[in-house]
Amino acid sequence: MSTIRGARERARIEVTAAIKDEARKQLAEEGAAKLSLRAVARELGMVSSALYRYFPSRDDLLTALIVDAFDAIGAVAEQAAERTEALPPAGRWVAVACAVREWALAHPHEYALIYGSPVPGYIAPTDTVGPASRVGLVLIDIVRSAVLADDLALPPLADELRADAERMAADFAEGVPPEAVAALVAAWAQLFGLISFELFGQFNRVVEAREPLFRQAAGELARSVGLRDSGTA
Amino acid sequence: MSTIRGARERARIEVTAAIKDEARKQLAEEGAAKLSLRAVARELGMVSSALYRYFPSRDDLLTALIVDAFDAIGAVAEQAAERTEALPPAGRWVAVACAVREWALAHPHEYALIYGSPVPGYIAPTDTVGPASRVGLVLIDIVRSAVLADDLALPPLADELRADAERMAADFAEGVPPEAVAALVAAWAQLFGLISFELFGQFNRVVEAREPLFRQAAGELARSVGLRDSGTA
DNA sequence: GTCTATAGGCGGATAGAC
DNA sequence: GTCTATCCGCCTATAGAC
Repeated sequence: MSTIRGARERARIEVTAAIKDEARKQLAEEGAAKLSLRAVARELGMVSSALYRYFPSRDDLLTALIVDAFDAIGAVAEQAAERTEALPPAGRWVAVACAVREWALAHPHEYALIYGSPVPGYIAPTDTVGPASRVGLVLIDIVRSAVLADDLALPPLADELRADAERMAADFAEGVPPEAVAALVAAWAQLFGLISFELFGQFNRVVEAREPLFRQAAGELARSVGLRDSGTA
Repeated sequence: MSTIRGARERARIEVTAAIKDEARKQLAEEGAAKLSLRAVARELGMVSSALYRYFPSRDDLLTALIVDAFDAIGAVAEQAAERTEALPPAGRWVAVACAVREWALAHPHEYALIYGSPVPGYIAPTDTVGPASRVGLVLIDIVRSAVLADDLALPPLADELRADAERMAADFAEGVPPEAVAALVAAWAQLFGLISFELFGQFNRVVEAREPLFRQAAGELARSVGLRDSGTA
């Protein structure tokens, strides 16, 4: 009996995965706004109503895709940080940034789903906030390691920002000085700005050497949060 | 006869504007991917086929909205640059950045249309590239003014980037040294990264003091392209 | 869990009369 | 330029049989 339940569960997991895979394909062709349960079902040789046993609504499927994408890019960032544990923090920062960019280039539509324009009418449930923070936490960890090694040059901090920076430090970056936290969230946004511009076509007919440009900018961002000696590996 | 033609032309211009206004409203509610000629017509009390006299297809309407948005944000940037002509270049840079951000906050859906994820299936015609470059040209102009005043500190330039930077300088930034051009395109992307993160919800539950954060980052970006003494006005 | 059938919508685009 | 009518497609979601 437990094997039967096991088999059922396995089947359920496989079908769920197949639905998400097909949905990801359609994301690429039609975009998140037009993601359609019916089309997914059609392509899978199922009938649309059958999908409702797996995802109670279109938005639930979308949420699953969003969580998967945040988890995937978060895992890539974490792996890059682990792989480079021996390097100085600035080098690790650049390595993480490059890993994130490469994931984005390889999965442009999933990237757009999580870092592009919000899907109209879709409201993200709180399930997404944990996965969404993984990349940020990796960057915070790198900066924290520089703090622990007593090798962080504090960037300047505008007075108007201090209170908010102290709150952020307390909320999710304990052990990192507020000067660095403020610089870090700005650098975080700027990193993704570079990726989005490349991916969303703003660099078309303008910038050709995108990888070097990104690498140089990522290195400068590392310095802007206080990390010294930005290695390029 | 010329008055009749004048009246007709005026009517045509007014209807065209009404269509675009209604389309912009719908952009806010449904997003660009679902922009629908039928819904626009319905709301305007017209019949869908009538719209085809003004815009031969859905994509042409979309193009018009995109061009308008690029022109609007470009005009805002140009005005900010003009208003601050007396200031040192770093202060003008920050002023332009803030003006662009404020336009974006006031017109989030039009911003998403031009700087968010690409609309699936839509291919931008070449009409959009002129308007799309206006903000960038304003920034280039500011840097050029620093060159002319002999007050630009050249940022470092990675070897791999030099050839591309020289091409860019020749293509659209004559008189600006390649070091500054490379830094400038990176800064341009990073500026919009800050705006997009704020607008697309990545700062939710994270950053509260967004204007000061943006202002500080914009000032640092000005320095990163070589502009000195970043005033905050 | 999957099926059929159904309700109650939506869309782009065109032809041809006025 | 605007209308009606039309073609042909699409969608979410549910009910109820098997």
